[in-house]
Amino acid sequence: MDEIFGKIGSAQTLSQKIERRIEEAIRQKKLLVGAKLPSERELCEMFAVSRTALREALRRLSARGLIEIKKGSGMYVSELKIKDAIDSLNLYYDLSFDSNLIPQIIEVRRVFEPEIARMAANNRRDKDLDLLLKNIGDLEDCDPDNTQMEADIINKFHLNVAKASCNPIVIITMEPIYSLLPRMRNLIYANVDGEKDFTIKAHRTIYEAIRDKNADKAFEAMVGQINRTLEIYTQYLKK
Amino acid sequence: MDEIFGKIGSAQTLSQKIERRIEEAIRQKKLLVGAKLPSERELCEMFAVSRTALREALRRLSARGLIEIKKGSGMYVSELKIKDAIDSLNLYYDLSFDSNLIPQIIEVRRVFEPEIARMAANNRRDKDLDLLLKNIGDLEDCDPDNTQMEADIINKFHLNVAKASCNPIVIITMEPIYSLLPRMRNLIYANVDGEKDFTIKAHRTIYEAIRDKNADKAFEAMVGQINRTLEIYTQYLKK
DNA sequence: AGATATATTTTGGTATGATCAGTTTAAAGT
DNA sequence: ACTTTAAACTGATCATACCAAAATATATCT
Repeated sequence: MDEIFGKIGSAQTLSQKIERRIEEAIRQKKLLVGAKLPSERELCEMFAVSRTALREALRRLSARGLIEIKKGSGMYVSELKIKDAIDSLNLYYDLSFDSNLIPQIIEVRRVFEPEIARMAANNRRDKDLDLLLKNIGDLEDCDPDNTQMEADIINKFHLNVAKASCNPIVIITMEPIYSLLPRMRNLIYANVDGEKDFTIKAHRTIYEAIRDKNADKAFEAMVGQINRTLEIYTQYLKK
Repeated sequence: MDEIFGKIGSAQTLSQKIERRIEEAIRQKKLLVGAKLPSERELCEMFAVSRTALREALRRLSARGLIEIKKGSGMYVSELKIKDAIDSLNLYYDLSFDSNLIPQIIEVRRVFEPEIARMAANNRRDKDLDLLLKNIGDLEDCDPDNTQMEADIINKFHLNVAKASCNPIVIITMEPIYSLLPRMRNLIYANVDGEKDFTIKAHRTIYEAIRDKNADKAFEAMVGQINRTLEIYTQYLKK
């Protein structure tokens, strides 16, 4: 119970208080997305603080993606993009990523992705199919020597499957994980003979299952795909 | 290709440039975790900028969790906590939450959580068991009228299961989702007769399965628990 | 000499006031 | 009615001064 004797007297700095106040207003939708905030000078009067303190609060809010500051124009409540949240995760991974995480990432994918494929088969719309099919074409056309692009396309395929699930929570949840894959490949990428062909075939199988709304087949196909990935990574992790 | 004609001349503000510079130094481990930055006055001279500009850069960095600022002491490179990244995701979910998402949240939990329970049964350490057991005790002792605390405890249980999986990716992934559960409950909480008893029994079953490293049983128990939740929500969502 | 209390210095936090540089708005001119 | 131009507004930066917390050095006492 560290909470009991936690600080009472505002260990909080003035600019932090201001930050909270504005943040709360946004969270409680008192300030709607797109709304224009009063100007710095006005806010200073309203809060009865100096411009210094106020501006530092605003800088923090903009750093967190809550507001957008346009010189000469004003400050606006911005729609918090997933990107902001994901950037934050990416930064975290960037600083703490190490090869020990790779098996855990694979484990997560092994467990989650087949179920996502199943959801995709159940919920997909036609336009999701277009994206998947186009992606497979991109992979086929991709220069075999451009491993970076190849990796990107493959990741995009999995992300597209997630999108086809039509469940935004799934998409938001998986996107940060997929963003890690290129890093993994950079670490242990192996240009295994026939790997690309196998991937294309696997993707096609998954695509067809989703197209036919065959949930079980989609599930199984994804299991196969991930297991293959698992094998390759395991093999190269031993080195 | 929006990139082609993108801005060249620093649409970047001075304080943003400073921010990037310091951020890069941290990313490239030129500044190690725990390292003390030069004082504000010193940095001003080094960058040849005013304190204002410098401070705003520092405020942003601290808002993003990259540095920690201690009044009277100095500024230190902080170990970016998962919490910072998760807070960002939480905020996003918080702002984009609406009741239409509830079925999709439940779907995600229905699909993911049983697998997480299985991982927990396979990987749990003894101290994870302590947490789970204590949590069940907390739920038993909890005032039945305090639905808020009850909800918090229940969420904590699921989070603890995720922690017992010993897979940090799972924890990071699920925590933002669990943080939404109290809000769901607030929307449609139903004080169903015997609901609490059922939950306690279910939690205990899950706990025992994890304790005994019985992965399949853990999986099934979690399925039962989530399905029950699903039922209740479905029932009350119709109203 | 060692421990304690006190004073000084260092460091971040806040407040003002002035100036610069984009944007927007309103006025002037055609 | 439209274009052009000037003014007003807004955020960005700078310089200075002073406050408050923390760390360090100094003095004091035992």
